Amino acid sequence: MQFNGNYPTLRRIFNVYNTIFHFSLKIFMSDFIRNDQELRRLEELEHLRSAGINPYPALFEKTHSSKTILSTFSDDAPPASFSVSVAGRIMAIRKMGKATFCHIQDAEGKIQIYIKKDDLPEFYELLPMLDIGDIIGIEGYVFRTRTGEISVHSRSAALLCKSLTPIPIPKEEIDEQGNKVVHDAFADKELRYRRRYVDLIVNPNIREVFRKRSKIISTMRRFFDDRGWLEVETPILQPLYGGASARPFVTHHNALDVQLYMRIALELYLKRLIVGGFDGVYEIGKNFRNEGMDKTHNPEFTMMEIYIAYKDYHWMMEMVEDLFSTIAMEVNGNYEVKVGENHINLAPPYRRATMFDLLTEATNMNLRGLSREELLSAAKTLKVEVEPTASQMKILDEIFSQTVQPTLIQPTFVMDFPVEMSPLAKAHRTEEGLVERFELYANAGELTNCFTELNDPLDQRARLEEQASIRADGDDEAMQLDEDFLFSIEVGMPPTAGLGIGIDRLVMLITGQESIRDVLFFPQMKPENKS
RNA sequence: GAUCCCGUAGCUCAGUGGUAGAGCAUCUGACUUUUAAUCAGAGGGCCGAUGGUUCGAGACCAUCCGGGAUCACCA
Repeated sequence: MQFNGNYPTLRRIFNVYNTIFHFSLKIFMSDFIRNDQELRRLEELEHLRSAGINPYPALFEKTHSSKTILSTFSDDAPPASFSVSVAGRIMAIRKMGKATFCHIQDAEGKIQIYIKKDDLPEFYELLPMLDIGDIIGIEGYVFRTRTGEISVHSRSAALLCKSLTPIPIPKEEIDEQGNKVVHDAFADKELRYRRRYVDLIVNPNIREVFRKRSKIISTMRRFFDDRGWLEVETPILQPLYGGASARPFVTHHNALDVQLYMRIALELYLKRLIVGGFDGVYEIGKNFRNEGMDKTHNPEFTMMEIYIAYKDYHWMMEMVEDLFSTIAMEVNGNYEVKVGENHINLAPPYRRATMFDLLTEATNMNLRGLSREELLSAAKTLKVEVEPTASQMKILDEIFSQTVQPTLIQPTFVMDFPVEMSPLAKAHRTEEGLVERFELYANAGELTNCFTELNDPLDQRARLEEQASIRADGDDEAMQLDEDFLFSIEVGMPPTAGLGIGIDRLVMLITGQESIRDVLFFPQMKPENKS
């Protein structure tokens, strides 16, 4: 693990090999070497090996992280009394003749390393073979430099991984006002998404978004588990798709020689489990929809759906308030989040209003019960653009999206949708033509969808048959008729409330990100075509 | 699919028709508490591709390729 070998000869080896090696590398590895810097790093690698150094050792005993060193160090302790062993990626090298400063970066931050030639003559000889991007391990003691930075004074050092390709090197400066200025930032969005690992190295602040993502999900899981609800897994490959209006990805199973679909929703299988006798089940998993991509849509995305027997959508609204405020507090330490210019307060209670009341508020028109033609003329009056061929519900949805939705910055439960928009929701207990459903909006975006679930088997069959006929008329997003699901409802499902949460959008809200791509490690990209 | 913008050194970007540029990175040298380290020097380019206009194109025009943003489609 430690460097050893005959270092005075290293220079000679370097020189002797240089000519031969340079040419042979160029010939044999021309496909892999993209520039002079990579060629040079390959040479360095070979030179290190020929000096008896393993550039990829298996293990390093690390005792401290950069963060613990910085938070534990005390100026009152006796000098050189705080011994540590740290490892990380070299992010900066400042060579000052016979002393060198490096910053290494580990999972929790950066720390400065001080290497003096007198302390480590053999390692010092090798320093020219190391580059920004290499990973090293350092054993030494912690001290504060003359300029005040807590640093590790090396007593021994080892190369842990030689990096063969240069990474972008942003530099940070603290300007006169005390603000951090980043120079040469790695800002090319495409490259950041395609090479997320480089992005994570170079822009470590984005790791924070993903740590929060993880915490949001673990908090949610604990919240549900503490209440005794069961986490389950249901099929992703399905013979029929359903539970939402969307076009699916189609695949094929060779052994059975059948066409299968990637699921577009979790709903229909989770309800079967409520039929099966569980009181509360939830699943967190990927859904796949074969549709467009934009700031709020990725072809695969993470959905949480939960079904609780003997509850309704009123109960679920309180549960959502409880859940979202708990997550905000656990993850951010307060209820307020800032997304763009909007400050959103997630402290309960959230506003509750029916869809048609909100429409009336925004348009001064009563749109309930209007025919397709009447809605079309209302849209015209409101200057809402709709396709001339749009269905009645599509027009209504469009009016809502353009007039109401942009105003829903603070969390708002939008309640009671038309039955035609909700084939799996229970008819409203008092309002004709509506269903017991809510969507929670915040920052002008939909976060959750919930119904009192439809458990009347005859009504459910009629609704899905209606979907099937819409489908037969050419709407390939209408639901398929899933006889096994209908059979399960005929067996009998208790009164149940169901809720879906788009996890990616929740993460966007909680972390203040404005694009779904910034909360996914590897967002879907066009294939990379080199021209 | 539509509109707009972008493509120049490893990275970030200047370059409005006349010899291809800067900072960082890389290489050589100096420097034993530096920190955007500094100082002195060096190498590095099919200017996305093809065609055109011109005495002359990185720049102007056309087409194509790649990418981004907005919209549309879509929760």
